[in-house]
Amino acid sequence: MKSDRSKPTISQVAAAAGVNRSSVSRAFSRPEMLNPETVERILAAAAEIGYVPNHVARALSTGKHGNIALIVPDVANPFFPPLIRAAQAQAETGDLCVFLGSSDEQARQEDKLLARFSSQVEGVILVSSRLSADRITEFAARIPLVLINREVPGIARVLIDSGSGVADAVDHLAGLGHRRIAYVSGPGSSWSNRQRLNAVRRTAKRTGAGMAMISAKKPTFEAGREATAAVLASGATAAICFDDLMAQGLMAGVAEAGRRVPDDLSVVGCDDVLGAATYPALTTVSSRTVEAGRTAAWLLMDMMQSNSIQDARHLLETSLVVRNSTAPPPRA
Amino acid sequence: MKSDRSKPTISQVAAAAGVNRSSVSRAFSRPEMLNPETVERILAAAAEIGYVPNHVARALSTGKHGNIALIVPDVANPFFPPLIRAAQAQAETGDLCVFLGSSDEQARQEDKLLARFSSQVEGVILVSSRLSADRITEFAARIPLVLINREVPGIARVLIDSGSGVADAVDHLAGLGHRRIAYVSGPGSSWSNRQRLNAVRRTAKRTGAGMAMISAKKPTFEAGREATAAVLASGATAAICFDDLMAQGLMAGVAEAGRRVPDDLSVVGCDDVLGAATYPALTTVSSRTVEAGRTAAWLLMDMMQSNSIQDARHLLETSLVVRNSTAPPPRA
DNA sequence: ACTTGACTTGCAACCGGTTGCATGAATAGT
DNA sequence: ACTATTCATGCAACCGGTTGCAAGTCAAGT
Repeated sequence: MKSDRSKPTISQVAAAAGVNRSSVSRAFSRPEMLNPETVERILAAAAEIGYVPNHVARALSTGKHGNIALIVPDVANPFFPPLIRAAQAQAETGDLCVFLGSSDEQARQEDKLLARFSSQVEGVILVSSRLSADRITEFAARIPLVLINREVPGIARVLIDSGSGVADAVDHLAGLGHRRIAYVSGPGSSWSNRQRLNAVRRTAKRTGAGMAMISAKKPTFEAGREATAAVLASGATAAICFDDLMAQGLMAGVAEAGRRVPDDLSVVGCDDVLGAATYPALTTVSSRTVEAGRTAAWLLMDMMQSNSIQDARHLLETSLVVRNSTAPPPRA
Repeated sequence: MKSDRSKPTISQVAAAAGVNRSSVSRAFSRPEMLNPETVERILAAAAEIGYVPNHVARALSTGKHGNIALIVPDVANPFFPPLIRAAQAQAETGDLCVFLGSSDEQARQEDKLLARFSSQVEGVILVSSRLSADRITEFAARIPLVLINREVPGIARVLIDSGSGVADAVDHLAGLGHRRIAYVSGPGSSWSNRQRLNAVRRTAKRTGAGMAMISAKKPTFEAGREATAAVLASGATAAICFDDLMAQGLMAGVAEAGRRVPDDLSVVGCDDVLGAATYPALTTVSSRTVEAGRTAAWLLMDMMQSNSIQDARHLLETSLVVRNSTAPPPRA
């Protein structure tokens, strides 16, 4: 079944309304320039034949298409969706559309997406970019660009500082009376992991609490579950996990072992990607991804308006969200 | 700090290479038409001044911009990311870019996005659309359109038949000895919800089990948790939830109420988006979202090529994944 | 040497709008 | 009545490519 997809153009409307194409254009973009009656007549004619202005053509002559690109390493990672949503909502306020790209954690794919998008958008947000600093600088010279969780000098960036929140977590646990805290580590190569581990180490030392380090290779539910025995054997009464997924795994492992969270073991996660969707609701370090997305979009819009490069550096402090997975240690 | 954002155009390359603009155009789009030496010279000149073809301008004259839109109710819902990723990967094979939109489960927002996208894309995939059948038909007449999990006669659609899996779930529960099963409903307007509800109803009747229907507005963890009291009061010994998130909420609610899953209440989810990441691991109906995304993109690409409307209807069967949240009912 | 056909490249119109400037009409000022 | 303004609209160039057609070149065919 074939269908007729011929879209009505501005010329057809002009002919129907008996005016010049430019008047039709103005009827839509700057109606105050025209006689109200004429506007009405044009709009009526347009409605009659079902005319809808062509965004692409408009973009070609104005140079503004009202689109921005957002590239993340992996849409399926729960860390990103809230960020995406926030950026989208913020963009909406400026009447901008967001084109989303997922790079599968590969620099090559990211580069390709960027090349493809760059002629269709007026600005770009790169989240946890895997590209080289040089390449990023290169792109930033062509098009307004904001980074999230990636630092390249001279490029506008929004950084989430998880160290502060992790330190809060240790303080919180120490305040509850815990004297020995386990850190269930994520990927050793990860910058975030080092940042978090250091924060635990430093703060534990300051509060005089002891610390146990449990290594896990991958930041997954399963890895968290497998770490359970080691955590319970470490003598720690509280555990801080590299991320929420591992914390969730640990909680499942503890339950399987017939122990209870938080009565027997307090558990703290990181990133707050699960919301309160665990039982008991997980105490975690909020990553403020929503603010990151919103701030980045806001920053980008600002850069687009002023057509300038801003060497902005927004640091988002994180904080502890206390829910129900932490409590005073069991009385020995 | 101001920056120079003047993009090199085809004319500049032409001047630099000493050829006509049309030759530059051909060097990029149909190099076999040109003398290889000329192509090389042009490409060199282009690289020299950093020329990148302008997709928008090309789209204007060819009518093909190589973009498709994918609109989902909520990016942050874990059901969608795998689907998005699959669609994106499939689109990539046809050198298409995907523009993602999130409608916040609102028809108005969806309509707005669609209007905005429709002039910049050559095709649209609508996932779990909240729009009226009329509106969908209207859009489909303008632009190739494929639906996922929404049925409108005459429009190409990919349907995940959760009915089959849900029926399996009811059989599974009945087999364990449950005589009264609750269905915790999702959005009333949703096609999937009606499908699941009907499957529960039919299968319960066939197995002679009683059924209780609990209504919730949104498919969220919180909604599931709030439904707990109603479920427990309904006299049901097992509950099938509209989706995994609600099931997770229900499990949390049950635990809060001091009861246990599956000892006091068996819980079944739908969609299998959480993997085994709950405790107890959730028995759920697996949804083949990856296939749905891939198939929809494939179908759309086919429609775009043939410029035809296809009244295709792909049905994807689902199946039950039994984990640990279901067990025989407590002995009364 | 002359025609023919293949191969390269240039010319110019076109895609669907936008916009600076000019024109003409209506209104106001004196 | 006559010029100065303002207002509404048309004209035509332009945004950055694409593409059908024509023109020119060159080598093979006879």
